[in-house]
Amino acid sequence: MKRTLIKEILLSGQPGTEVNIKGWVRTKRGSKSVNFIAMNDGTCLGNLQVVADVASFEEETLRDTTTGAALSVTGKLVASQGSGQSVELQAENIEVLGKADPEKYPIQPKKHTLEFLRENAHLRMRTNTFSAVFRIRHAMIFAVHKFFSEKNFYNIHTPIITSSDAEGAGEMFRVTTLPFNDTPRTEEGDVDFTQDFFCKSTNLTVSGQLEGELAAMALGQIYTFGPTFRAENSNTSRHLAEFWMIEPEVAFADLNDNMDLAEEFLRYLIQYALDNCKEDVEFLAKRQEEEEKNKPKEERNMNLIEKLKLVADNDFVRLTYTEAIEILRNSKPNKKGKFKYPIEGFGTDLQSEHERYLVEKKFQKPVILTDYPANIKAFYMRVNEDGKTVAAMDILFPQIGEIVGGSQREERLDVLEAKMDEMKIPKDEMSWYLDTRRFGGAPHSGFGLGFERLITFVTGMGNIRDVIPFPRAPKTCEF
RNA sequence: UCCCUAGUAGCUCAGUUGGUUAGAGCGGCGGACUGUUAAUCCGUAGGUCGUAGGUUCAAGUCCUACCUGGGGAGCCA
Repeated sequence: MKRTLIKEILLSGQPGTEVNIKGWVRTKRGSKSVNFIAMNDGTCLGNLQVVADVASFEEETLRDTTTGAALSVTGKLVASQGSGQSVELQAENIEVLGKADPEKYPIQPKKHTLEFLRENAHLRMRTNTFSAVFRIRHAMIFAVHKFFSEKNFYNIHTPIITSSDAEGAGEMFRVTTLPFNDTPRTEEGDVDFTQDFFCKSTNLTVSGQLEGELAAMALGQIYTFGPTFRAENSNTSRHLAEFWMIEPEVAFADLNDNMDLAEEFLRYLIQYALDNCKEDVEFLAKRQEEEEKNKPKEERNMNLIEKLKLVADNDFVRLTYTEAIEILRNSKPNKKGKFKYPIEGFGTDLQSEHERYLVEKKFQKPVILTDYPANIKAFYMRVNEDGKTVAAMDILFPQIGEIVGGSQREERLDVLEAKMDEMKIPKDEMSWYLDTRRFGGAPHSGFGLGFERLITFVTGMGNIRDVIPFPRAPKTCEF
């Protein structure tokens, strides 16, 4: 008999229908004559209640239907006598596909801490919280492609192994097949990479942007959506060593076009989650509300759904770095000496506390900061007419900080080359990149969106390691 | 990497100014119960107190180092 998804049964199952379901036991309750088995198959948050009359089954079968066991159940849908559900499955046949030793199975029918579940990441998707998170994650992946495809952007797969070490976005993981002991050396004693697999030094990519620019200068509008690797020793709830990044790149677009695109994109994604993941978002909102009760009042966050609507329904605030510095300089916490890093004026990089003040206190919605000082930003960002700022933009979100970083790219060959010299970036190794400026160069812009940071925001999860199935971080590479 | 903080049963925690045999709830197991909703009730088994040193007559408790988790910072997406 063909398997029916529990999602479909809960949505439109009719009493009297004969069905087969396959899934995992969440809990089992029972008395002498009847057992109630809550079954979940991952297709939705809800469980289907299976009713098993004790007399009609082998003792062993019911003994083995413990929390976590995989079952195939055939029977008839009936109107439920209980109040928790409208239909339930009156079991006629139960097959235990896979047992789960109750003394060893770690996921108990009770509340677990996220830390404990993180250590059991291979099983945590069997909980309501994580199944909801990963269903939302899927929906967001789909929405990313839908948004860009409808706007005539092409998805480009940029390389994961790269020989470019000038992406300038942080420490890289080396890729090599050379032996660790007895490493081939040059006469000068350096590692001889000409004997390595690619005949040169290679790493895992930290960004697909530079290759994305090449594609944009041919296909016009492109986006990448791929894995990215940073070997930074970052131990925070906002960083991963392996994460997924979306990087659109648009020819003939300036910084304003870039901001418009980024804002429309983010609001689209959040609205998509509200429209298409209602049940899961509502569950996570309720869950978060429970957590907030344990916090002191001043640290409590806004309700998840209200927060998402706020972002989806309102324009982002846009202001320049210079304006932001002025606001911060005149802010109460600065005057009262509450900032750990006092605002000294133009040229200082903004710290988390400053970003939080702007987003969470001053404006209470997302903020786009533009036109940063050139010396604190990357070489490829376009120099403004003032000569000291660049056409960069960062989008700051409440609670998670920087979610998007982007810029108009420097398309003027001479300016770009001078900048690379200044920042000691090897031009000869980057001639493929400079070719886009040599041959048919044009103004263009793009940005990077950290996918997991978006998911953190949409799900309300506090730790980025809880929105990627198998997190990689310093000292953490399980499974 | 830096600062703060925690580590006691499978899980979540309590354990007083250092003092006899380390406790609870949940989960597990056994039993009771004609329909439960993380069922309820009765009973029961689980511990090298993160690791290694040290102080002391005596350490779960105090000190040092290390390991691991959490919060914050830096770096960034």
